[in-house]
Amino acid sequence: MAIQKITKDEILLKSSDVFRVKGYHNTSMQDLAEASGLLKGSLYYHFPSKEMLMKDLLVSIHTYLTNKVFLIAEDTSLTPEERMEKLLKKMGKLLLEKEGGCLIGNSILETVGVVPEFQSVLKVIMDDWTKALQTIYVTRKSSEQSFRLAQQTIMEFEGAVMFSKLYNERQFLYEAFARTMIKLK
Amino acid sequence: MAIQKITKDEILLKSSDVFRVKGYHNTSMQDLAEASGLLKGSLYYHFPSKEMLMKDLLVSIHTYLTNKVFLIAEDTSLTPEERMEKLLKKMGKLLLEKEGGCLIGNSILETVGVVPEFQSVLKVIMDDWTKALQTIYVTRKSSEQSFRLAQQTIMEFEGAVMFSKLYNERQFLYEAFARTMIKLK
DNA sequence: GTCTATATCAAGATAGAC
DNA sequence: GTCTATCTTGATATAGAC
Repeated sequence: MAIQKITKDEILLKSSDVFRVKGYHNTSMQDLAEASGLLKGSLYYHFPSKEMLMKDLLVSIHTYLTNKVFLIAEDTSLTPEERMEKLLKKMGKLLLEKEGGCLIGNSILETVGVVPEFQSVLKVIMDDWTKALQTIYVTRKSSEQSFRLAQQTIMEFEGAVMFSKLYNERQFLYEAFARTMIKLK
Repeated sequence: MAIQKITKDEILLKSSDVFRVKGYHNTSMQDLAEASGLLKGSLYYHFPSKEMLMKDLLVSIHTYLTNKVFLIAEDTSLTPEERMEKLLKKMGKLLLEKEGGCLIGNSILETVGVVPEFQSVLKVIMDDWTKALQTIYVTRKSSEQSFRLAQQTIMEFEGAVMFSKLYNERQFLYEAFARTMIKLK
C-alpha cells in the first residue's frame, strides 16, 4: 500500500481550476493529472472517467454552495443588505471572480445539449442560487417579483463575467454587484 | 476540374450550426465535413486548419452584422423604438434564438484565454454591437449612460441565452428583449 | 494508491489520384 | 474541387508491477 499522495477532494479542487480555464472538452486527463501531481493512469483509480470526474466536481460544488454560501440568505441576524453583500462576496470569490470566469456558466454553454449527464446538476445549482437571492429580495418585494429579480440578477452576473473575460477587466462584474445592491432598495 | 459542390460561404454557414451546438473543441473536421456534404480531406482545400475555418466564420459573422444589422441603429427614418425593435429581432434570428444559444457568447466563454486567434474578432463584434445599441440609447440618454446601458443590455441578453439553454425555455430571452424596450423610455 | 506500459481509437492534417 | 488513403499525434482508458 503506497502513501496517499492526494485525496479525491484535492483532485477535484485542482481540476476545477483547469476545467474553468481550459474548458471541459479542451481539458485532457493528462492536464488534470499534472495539476494534481499524479500520472495520467493514476487518476483512474479515483474516477472511472473524465465525465464522472467532472460530474463529481459539479456535485461537490453544489454541496459546498448549499452548506456554506446559499444559507447566508436565511441568516436573520443580518439585514437583507448585509446578507446580500456577504453572499455576493462569497460567490465572487468562489465562482465569479476567478481566472477563466465562472465554471458553472462556462459549463452550461459548453456542455448543455452535448453532455446530458451534467445538465441536472447545473440546473440544481442555478435553481438554488436563484432561491437564495429570492429569499433576500422577498424581504422587500413580492414573492413573484423576487423570483424574477433573482433570475435577472444571475443573468447579469453571468453576462458580466463574459464581458470581464473578453475585455480582461473585472470592473464589469463589480458594477453588476453594485447594481444588485441597488435593486434591493 | 470537378463540379463545385459547395462554396466557402456555404461551408461556413453549415459549420456555424455545428460549432454553436457542439462547441469549438468538441467539433471535429469530420463533423464539419458531414454537415457540408464533403469528406474530411476536402475541407482542407478550402481552409488550412480548423482554427482558420473558425476564424473565417467569426470574421464573416462580423461582416454580416456590420452590413446588415448594426446599421439599423442609424436609420433615422425610424423612431428609436422602431430601430431597437428591428435590431433586436434581427439579432434574435441571427444569433440569440438559435439552437445551442449564441455562437459568439459560447465562443467567448470557451475560447478566450485558450485560442488567442479568436479574441480580437470576438471583441470587435461585441464592440460594434455595443456601439449600435448606444446609438439608439443616445437619442434619449447621455453618451456615457448610453454606453453603459448598451453594455448592460448585451450582458443581460447573454445571461438570458444561458438560462434559455439551461432550462430549454426561450421565454428568458424574450423577457430580456422586453426589458430592453423599457430601458429606452 | 501510484507507477509503467500499452491498447485502442479519433483527431488534425497531408499526398496524390481523378 | 473532391475523393481515397495514409501519416502522426494525442486522447481515453486498461493491465499489471510495485
